[in-house]
Amino acid sequence: MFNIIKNEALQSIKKALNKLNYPVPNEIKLEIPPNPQLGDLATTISFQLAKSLKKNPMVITADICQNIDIPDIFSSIESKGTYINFFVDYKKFAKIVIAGVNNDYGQLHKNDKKIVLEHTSANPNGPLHIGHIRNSIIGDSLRRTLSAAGYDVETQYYVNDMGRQLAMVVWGLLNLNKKLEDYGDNKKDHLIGKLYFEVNEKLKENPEIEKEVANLIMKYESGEDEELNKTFTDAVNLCIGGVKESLKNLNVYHDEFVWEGKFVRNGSVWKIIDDLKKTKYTRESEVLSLNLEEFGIEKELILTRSNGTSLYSTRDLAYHMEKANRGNVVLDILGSDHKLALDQVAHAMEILGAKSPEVIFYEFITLPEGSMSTRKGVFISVDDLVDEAVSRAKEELKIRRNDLSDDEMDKIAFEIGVGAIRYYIARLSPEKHIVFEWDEALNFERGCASIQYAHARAGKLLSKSQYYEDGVLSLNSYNINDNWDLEDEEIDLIRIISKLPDVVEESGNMRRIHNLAQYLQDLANAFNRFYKSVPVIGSEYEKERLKLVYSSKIALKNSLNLLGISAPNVM
RNA sequence: GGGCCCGUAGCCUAGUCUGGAUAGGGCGUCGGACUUCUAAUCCGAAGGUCCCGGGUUCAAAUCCCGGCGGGUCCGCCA
Repeated sequence: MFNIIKNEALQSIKKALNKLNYPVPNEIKLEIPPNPQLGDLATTISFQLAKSLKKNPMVITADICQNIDIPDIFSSIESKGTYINFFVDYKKFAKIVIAGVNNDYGQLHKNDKKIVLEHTSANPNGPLHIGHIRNSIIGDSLRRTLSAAGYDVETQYYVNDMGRQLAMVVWGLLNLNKKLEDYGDNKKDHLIGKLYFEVNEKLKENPEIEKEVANLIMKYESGEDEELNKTFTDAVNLCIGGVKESLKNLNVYHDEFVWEGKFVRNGSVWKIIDDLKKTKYTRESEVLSLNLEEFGIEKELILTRSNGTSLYSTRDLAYHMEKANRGNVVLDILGSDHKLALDQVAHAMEILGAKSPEVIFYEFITLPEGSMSTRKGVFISVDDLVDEAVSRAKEELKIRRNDLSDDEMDKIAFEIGVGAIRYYIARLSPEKHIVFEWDEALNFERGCASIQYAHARAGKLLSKSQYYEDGVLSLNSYNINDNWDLEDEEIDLIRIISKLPDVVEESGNMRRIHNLAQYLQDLANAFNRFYKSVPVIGSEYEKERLKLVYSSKIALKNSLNLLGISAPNVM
């Protein structure tokens, strides 16, 4: 909605330039001034024009200010040095904003683009650990944000059932003379993780096992041994079942789980290989490989092993082909260690005449003592992280609200704990390396809890009003009084609320979510400041302010939802 | 060795694509505010060689070149 203001400003500048017979640049840059005394928008158009007009920018600024018609939404336009500053008439703008905030606020018009978004896709050889959830949280938040930005989004989890890692798990199931239950009574994904660790230990002692594992891979790829197939798929299902539970706790959802093996079984891997063979890029020696030197990639991409079986990258090509056929945009969330591999995939897709994926790369989360490894059994699982977050949240809650029942307490503690985790990850730009620290991740002063708290406060305040029942404010037909004299805190709040659709649009376009986290903090801060110093119930402008509180609550709730964080009504 | 990413107060970080006013948040520290619609809050303060050195520009955290430090990749692994 802030776009309304930008457009009005742009139109008025263009009109003034035309009136002056000045050239109109393709793009007129608008920026937000550093403080409110300098208005709501500003432009340095004078500098842009100074060269071509051979005039002092100060003179140009003065010219424009003299010839500009002030659009209705602004109270004034002033020149400050070479800047031209626009001041919004908040009495008018407040009406527009409040009228524009409904339950879907932040949801933009549908476009006709479909995005196939793959994220998480952790190997089924153990539970998710805190390294994986950066992928899940970015992916799931993008799913929500892109949907809000108008895309049709389908999310997929790529299940690596054909890799060496799962084959090692299966080797363990067949050769260690143990049942999975012997590893304890934890979730199955955790037990598989323990088994996988033990197989790795065995492999260190006896490298011969490697051959047996390779053999298992070959057999499973051929698909001939029904019993073995079942052992593989059962192991995957057990592990993925546990992974799904962990993801559900974090509010992360996938539409489809796509098994890698499918692309071997349906022959699409071999179709890809045939198609590539018809191009000038493949080279056959003991293996079949793809030469990408002309794209500046030194490393060849190996397509088949010397024993004729396919490799992960080949199957990944088939998978990308399927995704490319399903959507207008293919979006992958991947650790930055996959950069070279994806570069190869992207160019192979180009060679095949299909669209290349867009990729969001993120840097690793490591522990202070070093990187995590399922193989070495060194990691913090997502389940442990959630447990710890929830129990810490409950401790905080006990201090503040000993009047709540145990059930209520558990429910709210869960919402706060998970929110803290998601917010901790979402607030950082993905290219930053994270060193995981418990106290940093699970901070309940400020951070996510203070945002959720702002929402709960808004709800509680509304519930004190006679006009609010069952989450609905019955003031729709009430017209805002022209005399409403807005306090600074109200102006700030209106301005920030108005920006939500613009933030959604930008986040969607950029495929980035961390600006939403900052937006939420700003919104909550503005609301908390308003709450502190502006009385609502019983005030002269009670109805206007109730509407503003209601709008704030919706904006908070909807923005939290974009990051997959729930908005408790009580805290 | 080569490629990619990162470097902004004691700590975490936005801003870098698209150069523009006093570098925006948060944690921590210090000082204030609960008989008031919930203090998981608010108000105030201190704290900055934007890694270093050059260059481009009216203007550089932002663009270019060269360094330094950290991460990561360079498998018939996934």
